Amino acid sequence: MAQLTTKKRIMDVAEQLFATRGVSGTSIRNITSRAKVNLAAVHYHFGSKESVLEAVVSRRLVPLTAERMALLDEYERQSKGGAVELPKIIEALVGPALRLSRSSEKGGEHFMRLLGRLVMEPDVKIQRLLTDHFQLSLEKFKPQLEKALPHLKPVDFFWRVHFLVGAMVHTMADSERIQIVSDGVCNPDDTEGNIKRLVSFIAAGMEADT
Amino acid sequence: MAQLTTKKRIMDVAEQLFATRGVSGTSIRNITSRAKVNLAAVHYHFGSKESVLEAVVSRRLVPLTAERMALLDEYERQSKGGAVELPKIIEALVGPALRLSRSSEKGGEHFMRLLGRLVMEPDVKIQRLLTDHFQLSLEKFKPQLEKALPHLKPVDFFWRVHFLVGAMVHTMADSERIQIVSDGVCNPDDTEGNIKRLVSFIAAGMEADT
DNA sequence: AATTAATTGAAACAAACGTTCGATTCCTAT
DNA sequence: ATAGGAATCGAACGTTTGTTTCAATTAATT
Repeated sequence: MAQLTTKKRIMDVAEQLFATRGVSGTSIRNITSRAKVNLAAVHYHFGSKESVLEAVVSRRLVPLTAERMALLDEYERQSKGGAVELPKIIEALVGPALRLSRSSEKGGEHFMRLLGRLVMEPDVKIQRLLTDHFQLSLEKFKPQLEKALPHLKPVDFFWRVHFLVGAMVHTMADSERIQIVSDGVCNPDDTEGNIKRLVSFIAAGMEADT
Repeated sequence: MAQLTTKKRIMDVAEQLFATRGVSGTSIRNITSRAKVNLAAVHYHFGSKESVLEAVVSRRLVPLTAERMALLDEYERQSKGGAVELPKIIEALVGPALRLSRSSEKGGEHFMRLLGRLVMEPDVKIQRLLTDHFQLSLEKFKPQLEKALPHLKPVDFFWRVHFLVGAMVHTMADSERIQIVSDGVCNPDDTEGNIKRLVSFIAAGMEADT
């Protein structure tokens, strides 16, 4: 049973340090010393630094993807075969992620900042890692989005999905900053309110005239 | 005169490597070997690795900020004292950046990816570096945005600026990826077309009902 | 209780890190 | 032509890096 706590402690600390200092800015010794774990424990449990990153990413991304798809499933059921409303689709995409990013007990705050970093990473290994997870969501969400936006040409459709991802990722990864920038006017902890704000922004952008 | 080429070579290579591998993922030896420059040249011309980053950032951000403000100035003149139309304001903010990100002769392609990374960096030194530059743009653009969006409550205003930044940064930093994701349907080189797309997305999002 | 497997511990490895140094070369101004 | 400052060079400094090894310890199985 000791292995579970050690493994989890490594992943928790790695998640936090990867998020705040970056992956290459974090040494294995940084992780093990803060986790109060022996240096060799990382290679025993994971094999390499890179595998720690994979484990950290998958641990959160698998349930997140599942939650998104379950939510879209539910909205599909509610619409009884008809097209799901655009804000609902976006909410299914954005809601679970933003909720995770504000749940510190699940460690999501750090994870989402890490994810924001990884999205910017051109390294093929890391890109593959993310793509493998997002491919699943994309296959389910794309047809629904297309159905909700039938007037959009493919070029515009893809670009707007790109913009959507940008607004979403930036909000998840960096919701602390807005508190400073806005002089305390904005509250990152008002999760449901902020989801509504993000959804209405994105939905309007997606539906804009071309 | 040799100093100029050495200094520039270091900055050019550093910009590219910082962008693709990250700052802490890039060693001074990586830079000097690729720039075909002696290892000690970095410390002779810049003093430290961190100062190289500062120089790289300022070199592009100073003219970019100037261009944005000049463009908004022009639009203000065109509107003859009245409020500048929202899409115009956003175009002044987004246009120069997106044009730079697609001008490889100016090295902007790499710089914008670097900027995308730096935005995600919680390190106070780096945040200060960016804030010092963006503060100038913000002071000029905020009043104009508020004038164009008088119906927005401060909370919603700040959040939407946050979303705006997200969509913008992600598009600048990662315009390569969309070509792959869209299977060649989207062309990152259609700069003016893509500016229009981004502006109309953001403008619609900013004007959405609350 | 004895034996095996799983986990942790401390120490070492070569390689790479940012930085510094003093000597050498290059350019320019007298 | 030559002195003097600017620029480049090769080499080295002490740390830190990811990884490996093997003995010691703990947990599980018989």
